[in-house]
Order: sequence, then structure tokens, then C-alpha cells
Amino acid sequence: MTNINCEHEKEHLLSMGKAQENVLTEYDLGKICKIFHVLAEPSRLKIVLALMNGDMCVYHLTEVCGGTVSGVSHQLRIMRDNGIVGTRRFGKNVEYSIADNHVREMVIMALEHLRCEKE
Amino acid sequence: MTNINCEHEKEHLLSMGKAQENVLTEYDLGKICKIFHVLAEPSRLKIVLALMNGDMCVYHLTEVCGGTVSGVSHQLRIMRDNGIVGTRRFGKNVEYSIADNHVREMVIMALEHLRCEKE
DNA sequence: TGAACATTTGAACAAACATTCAAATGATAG
DNA sequence: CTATCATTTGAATGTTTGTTCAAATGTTCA
Repeated sequence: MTNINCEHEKEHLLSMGKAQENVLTEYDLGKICKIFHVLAEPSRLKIVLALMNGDMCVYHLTEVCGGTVSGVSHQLRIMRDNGIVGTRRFGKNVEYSIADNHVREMVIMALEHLRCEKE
Repeated sequence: MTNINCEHEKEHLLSMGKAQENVLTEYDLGKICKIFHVLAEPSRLKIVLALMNGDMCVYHLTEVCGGTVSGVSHQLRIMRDNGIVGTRRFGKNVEYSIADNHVREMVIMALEHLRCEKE
């Protein structure tokens, strides 16, 4: 690949330089993609949106989000493995919650992004 | 489905109530999932991360992110269609940029989430 | 201990999608 | 106009993954 000469080449080469300095490891890149990936599925995002209103156990989440208990549990497992939700057991029940405020902020930003697009 | 009685049932029912009030339309849910979906692919996230350092055209992005020009263009198309990046043509070249600050914030939050997990 | 409940797990199938190569379009300069 | 460069598009394919059903695990209480 050789250089091309576009009108803004100087600026672009500068951007390239910075981008190359700030490049992530493949591992970190994968980790972050996984976070987004987890939130990218309607069934899972529904669960996260529900949990933003307060903690709930699997059964209640299923009532709010629809689908089967098994399906919801599968999705919760994936979210737990990726640090999106946290769990706490109370007797027979397991209470799920949003893992941290970064997750909350990510969802809020996505909602804002959508809201702004509409205007 | 009937009610169950877990230790925190009162709180959970309250959470359920709020969650049911704040439920999104299927359309909006899909839109937001799409946003996350776009950011969930390594090839695309690389591009977004690169663009956070400044605007670039397809060729330069390909140099920074690897892969083929065709592949990068395909991904840019998807990101453009979903309001993640914006475009501007300059002669033969097309300059790509991050669409808005919400996208920036979402990525920054994901990076923070990762950083906090490490500690 | 055993019965009932809440949740998890495993396996299997169908749908979604990133990647690639080849060909097409858009734009400029000679 | 046509040759060349930059980008886009289309079609095909191999992988990934959400969903479902059935069975297993964990927990309480009588």
C-alpha cells in the first residue's frame, strides 16, 4: 500500500499517527467488543433496561421481558460472564443487578443518541 | 405464570412495575440494539477507535485498521446507515468522522468499564 | 429424606452476518 | 473521451449465536 494524496492528507496522516499510537491490544479490543455484543441483542438489552429500574430475580425478569425462564437464564449467564450484571443468591432465588455505572452510562448514551437522531 | 415469593418480593415487584412503565417500543429497542451491534464487531470498533483520533478517508483507515479496502468500506456503510459515523466527500476521497459525542461517550464508558475490571 | 420450587445447563437447529473476490460506480486530470 | 484512482456494491460462504426443549442442579421446608 502506498500513500495517496487527498485534499486533507496532512490532517489524515496526523490522525493516522495518533490512531496508531493509541491502538489497543487484540485482547482488550475483544473484551470491549464483547461488552457491546452483549448489549446488542434485543432479548438481553430488554433485561438490562429492566434491571435499570431495580434488581430482580429470574422469574420476575421473565415476566417483564417475555420469553422462557430458560432463555432468560441463558442470557443472564452471558451477561454475568461479561461483567454486565451481578448476582446475589437469596434462598431459592437469585437476584440480578446492573454490574456498574459504566454499563448504565453506556445504555443512557445509546438512548440519548437515539433521542437526538429523532429531532 | 403466577407469582413466586422470594425474600425480596416487595422490592422486585416495585422494580417490575417501574420496568413495565419504562418499556420501549420494539422499534426503539431494535434501533438501540443496532447501535451496540455496530460497535460489537472488532473490525468496526477498530475503525471507530481510529476515528476518535481524527477524521480519515477509507484508504487511511484501512492502513490503520488492516483488512481490505472493500471490507472497511462495507463496515463504514453499516456504521453510516446506523448513524455511528458521518461522511464528507472531497474530490475522489470520502472523509469519515465519528457522528456525535454520544458515540464517543459510549466507547469511552466501555474503555472505563474494562479499565475498572482490571483493578 | 423426599417433594416442590427456582434456576441452570446441554444439545440441536435455524437465522444473522463478517469476510472475500470480482465487478461497478464516481471523480479527476491529461 | 479515456485512463486511472478511490470507493462502493453484489453475491457466496463459513461461523457465530439466540432460542427451544429436556434434563440436571441447588435450595427450602415438612
